[in-house]
Order: sequence, then structure tokens, then C-alpha cells
Amino acid sequence: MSQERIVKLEDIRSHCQKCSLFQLCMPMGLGDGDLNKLDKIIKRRRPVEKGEYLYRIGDPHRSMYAVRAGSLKSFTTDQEGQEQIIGFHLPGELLGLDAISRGVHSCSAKALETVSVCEIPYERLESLSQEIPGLSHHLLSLMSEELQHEHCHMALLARAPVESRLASFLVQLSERFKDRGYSATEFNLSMSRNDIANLLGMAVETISRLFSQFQEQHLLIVERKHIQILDLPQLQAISTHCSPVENNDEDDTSYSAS
Amino acid sequence: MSQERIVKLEDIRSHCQKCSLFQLCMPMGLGDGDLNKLDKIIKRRRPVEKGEYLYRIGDPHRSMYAVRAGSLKSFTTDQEGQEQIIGFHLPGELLGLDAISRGVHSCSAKALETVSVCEIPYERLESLSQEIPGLSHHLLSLMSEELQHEHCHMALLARAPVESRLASFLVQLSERFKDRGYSATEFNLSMSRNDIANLLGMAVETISRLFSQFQEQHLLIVERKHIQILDLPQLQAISTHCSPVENNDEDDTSYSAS
DNA sequence: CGACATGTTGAAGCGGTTCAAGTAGGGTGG
DNA sequence: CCACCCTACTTGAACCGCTTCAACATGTCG
Repeated sequence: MSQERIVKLEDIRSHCQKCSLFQLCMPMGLGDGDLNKLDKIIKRRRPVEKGEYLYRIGDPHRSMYAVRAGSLKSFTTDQEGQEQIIGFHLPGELLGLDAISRGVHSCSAKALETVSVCEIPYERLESLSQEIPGLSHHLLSLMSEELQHEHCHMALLARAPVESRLASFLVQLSERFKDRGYSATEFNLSMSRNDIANLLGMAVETISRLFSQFQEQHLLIVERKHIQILDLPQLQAISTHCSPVENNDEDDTSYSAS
Repeated sequence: MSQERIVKLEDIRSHCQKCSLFQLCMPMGLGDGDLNKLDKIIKRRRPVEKGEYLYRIGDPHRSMYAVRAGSLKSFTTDQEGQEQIIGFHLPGELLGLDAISRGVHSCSAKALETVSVCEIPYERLESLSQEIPGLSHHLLSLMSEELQHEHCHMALLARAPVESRLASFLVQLSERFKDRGYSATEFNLSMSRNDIANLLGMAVETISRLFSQFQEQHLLIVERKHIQILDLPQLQAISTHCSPVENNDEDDTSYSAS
């Protein structure tokens, strides 16, 4: 059993470096010792099936999660039970950063397909922050990135015409897939048209029409969930970029964890 | 000179407890020693005049700010220079939490009127986090609250009709003023109609029409910048609340800084 | 195979924008 | 102090982008 435990840790570590927790661990340049410490607090969970919740609004769970495989949607619910999708989470991305202030989740997370995640308890992560300098800064950094992204999305919802919204969505997906080593021009949508429409603040029918329109313009080929982007530059031209600050790809490297 | 310094610290501390940094310091139950440590890293700045920037997109400034008096707007700028307002900042509120990930500000902050702020350098705040347990958690908590608020705003932009948007905006302002000891039903708007329209993703003309409409419905009295709310319950009914999770007013008290 | 969810396409309607004109403050210079 | 201007705001009317409604098509799953 002791041996089984060791094997499991090895397994997690290799996964961390390759995918899920990459952005959580690597930018800080953790040593082997630190990586071990982090490994030890990570819980595994049984896979979450399509349609099941990872957590719901109001759940007291004090954890954050890293997606290992599959995808999820985050959404809030208004007084009438209407859901508003905040975003989608692909493999290698983190979620659950919203729950810190009140100790309860302020949005729900539902699996779009079978999902496997690593669970990282806040409390243990926070006490670990005392031991690993830079971890705390990194958490703040992650949240600030999320804030930044939501600022862009707000600009999209407030000002952009529908074509720009869908184009932005597709370009952004493309970039995320590319960053994770997948094709930037060919991928499957794990979410329904309804979910896309909800995220972008428009009607489902409009999404359909736009996909058809984009196809007629030879910007992409769409067949149900499958997307093949033919003219990424043109899609980028249609989309709206909110931040004129160019990504200098430095990320956190300029900050030396003291 | 040493005496002058002491007086200044006393001054800051009294200010912190009363207004600006209240939400930053108090929820953690800082002792006198800790409060002194915090006081020491806070810089004063000369007042920022109306129309001047506290910081701009791309500025490398690694600080966060607490508003002592006056108000500001935060906004991003898209490729065509069009601004999208993220939010307004009233006395006692913090801003600049966006700049952590890249080390540069991802939005600009401009004074709507003469503003005085306290500046808190990140780096010194972070090193202070090592000394004061709970400070780091509190920063995360503040950011997560901001995320939560933006989720609501996204739902507003994506789904709500214009009446709900303006009503929500007014109700929210009312609550913020109330929380700070001002009247919940009578206040002055420091921002222009244009800025409100921008924040809520609509045309200036629509804002004007809605103010007139609300006045005809005896929900409020508006005279230029001055707002007097007559029927707050009705305004709340018109507005949309995104989170069904009731504010239990516990805030951070349930979390005992270990 | 049938039933139900999901997606597509067309046509009508409307909420909110855009355009245009007019009003009111607030600041400046004579 | 008034005349002036300029910006902020208001109000009306036409227009249009997108939604809504309706019908149909296509998968998908029991």
C-alpha cells in the first residue's frame, strides 16, 4: 500500500508537469521538494460525468480544481433560475477561484462531458503558502489574469456586434487549444449552441445563422460540433481585442520570487 | 522630524480605521503591531485632479490603491481606442488588483473628480504577508469578491433589459453609499451619463430616457447629477440579482486566520 | 423504430440605437 | 456682469440588428 501511494504520487507529478497543474506549479520554478509538498495536498476525485456538477452555488467547499481531462462550464443563476454562463474550462485550466471571499461558491460548475479533476484544498494550499514563497503571489496572479479576461468579456458583451462576439470566442478557443498542444484550426466544441449563445449574450438562432454565414464566407467549416478554421487571420480581424497591451510572453518570469 | 513622522502615522491609522483601508485591515483583526507594519508601507500621493490618470493600461506600477476621497473610473481600451468602463470606485474602495499577473496594469484609472488615494506597493505588501498571517488570504478574498461582482455584471450585460440595468446600477450605488455611512436614497453621481451608458452597454440617449421614465413612475427624482430615490423596493424589484446566495453578513469572520 | 433534444432556417416584430434638433449649465474672456 | 461658447444632457422620430416565433431537419438514445 505504501508502494501504491508512491506510484500514485509519481503519476500525479508527471501529470502536473505535462498538463493540469502546469500553470500553477511551473512558473514559480519549484524544486523537487516543493513539488512533492504540492503533490501531497492534491486529492483525486472520481470522474464527473456529463451533466453532473463539480460544485454548485452556495456549496461550502473550500477547494480549487484543475481540469485533467474533459471540459466544464461555470455559471451563475439569477432569481428566476436562469443561468448565465461565465466561461468554459478546458484541460489544464483552473477553476474555483471565486469561492474564497465568502467560503461558498458563487457559481456552479457542470461537466460538459466526462471530466477528471485534481482537487486542491484552499486551507492546505494557504498553509503551504507559508512554506513556499511565491505560491501566494502566483495565486493572486492567476486571479488577476481571470479578472483581466473577464474585463475583455464585459467589453465584448457591452459593445461588440454578434459577429465579433462569435469570432472572438472561436479565436480564443483556438488559442487555448494551441497553447495546450492541440490544433489551433481544428477542434470539437464540447458545449452546445445554447451554451455558446448564453455566454455571448445572444439567441441560439443567431449562433446558428452566424456559423452558416462564416461558412459561406469560407472562414471555417462547421459540422455539428466539429470546427475547422480556414481563415484564422480574418476571424481575428472580425473579433475584438480589448487590451492594446501586447502579451510579451514574459508572464511571471520577470518576478523573482524573493 | 521624527515627531512629524509619528503624527503622520497616527493620522493614517485613524483614517484606515474609519474609511479607506477599513476593508483591507479590519476583517483580519489586526493588532496594534500589525497595523503599524501596514501603516509603514503605505505611501501618500498628491491628489489626482479630475480627468487625470491614477494609472494607465501598460503602466508597470506594482501598487494597489485605496480611495480616501473622490471617485474614479476603471476602463480598458480596445484596438480602436474605444473605452469600456469596468467600474467606478468610491471612497473606501480598493483598485489596482488587476495588475498582478503581468506586472502591468490591464486597465486605466481616471479621476472623475479630485481624488486622494493611499498607495500600497505590492512587493512590500507581499513580504508583509509572510509576517502577517491572513493578509494573503484577505487579498485573495478581495479579488474573489471582485470576480463575483463582475460575474453579476456580465449577467446584466448579457441578459437584462435596459431598465433592469440602470435600476441595478442605482441600487448597487445606493448600497455602497449606505455601507459607507452616507444616505442610501440621496446622492450625487460623480460620473457622466456617458460613463453610465458605457458601463451598462447602452446608448447615452437611453440613459436619459430611462431617468425620465423612472421619474414619471415616481421611482426617483433626478436633477442633473443629484439623485433622490423615492421607491427603493420597486427599483430593487426591477433590477436583477444574479446570485441567489444570500449575503449572510459573515464576510470573513468565519475564517480564523490560522 | 419512435420520441425527444438539439440545431437550422425563414419571416415578422420590437427594443434599443442612431440621427437630428434643441435645451441647459458652467466656464471663459471681454 | 453679461455675452459667448462648448460640453453635457434631453427629447423626438426613423431605422435596423437582433430576437422571437414558427416550422422543419437532424441526431441521439431508450
